[in-house]
Amino acid sequence: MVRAPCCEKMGLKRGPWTAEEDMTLVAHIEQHGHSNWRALPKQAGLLRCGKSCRLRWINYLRPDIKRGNFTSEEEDAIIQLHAMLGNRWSTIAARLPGRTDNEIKNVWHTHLKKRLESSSKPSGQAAPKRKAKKPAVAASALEGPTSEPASSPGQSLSISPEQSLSTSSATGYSMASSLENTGCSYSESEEFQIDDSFWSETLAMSVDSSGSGMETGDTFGADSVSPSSRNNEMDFWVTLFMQAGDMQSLSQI
DNA sequence: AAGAATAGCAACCGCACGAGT
DNA sequence: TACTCGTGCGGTTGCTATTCT
Repeated sequence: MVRAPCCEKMGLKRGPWTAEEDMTLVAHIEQHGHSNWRALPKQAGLLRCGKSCRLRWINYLRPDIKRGNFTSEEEDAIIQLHAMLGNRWSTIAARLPGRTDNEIKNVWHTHLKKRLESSSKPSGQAAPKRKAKKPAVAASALEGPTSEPASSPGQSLSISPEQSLSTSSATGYSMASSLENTGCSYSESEEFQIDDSFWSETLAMSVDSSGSGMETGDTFGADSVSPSSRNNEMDFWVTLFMQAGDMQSLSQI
């Protein structure tokens, strides 16, 4: 299937968004919604492609975006979820209300991956060389209703304390051992592997707990879960892994 | 103080999927 | 059934800020 590039029309602007463009986009979406991203820039009078508008909205302009540094709780959650899901950033983001897949992806590549790498080494704790950077330039255009403090009340991780595996920030990481408990073997860069006993146990469990044990989309982030079956399916597996982890942990007590 | 090196992050690109026709 | 369209996702790039020398 050969498709034309999304920005096939000449004259469409690229690069960083200006405050004016941000305001135009936000105003248009607040008034008309975003039922059709491709038509939206034209309707809003923006010289951007729909894809760019969508990205800007999802990653930056959405009112429920939580900005600011990631808390250690969030970072631990990302580490755990990444250990289970791999690079399924959107699924991970669905578990972290107010955080976007792009943001999580960036945090993973810039902070967490290095943290894991350094913690896996016997010595040489890599202390952060740089202090936190100030917010991005374009963020200044959005000061006010859209910018939230880093930890706004009412927003919390979707991972319950029970689901959350050890979140010791001293080591910062205990997922590998936890996954071993679930029957998964995890190495830093490879997909973890699952043995048959794990599947038989977890699948049996999921049947037992169907209808009650499984979370549904409305417990996740506000708009992060689309009705698509793909997402629901992924959420199903996330829940499954977490429940399996809990079960295994409990059984060892 | 200036230039180089590095880190952080916003944005782009291409592919895949589902829905509609 | 085959095709198109719109959307979402993950990988990657490139600019800017910050730190180091």
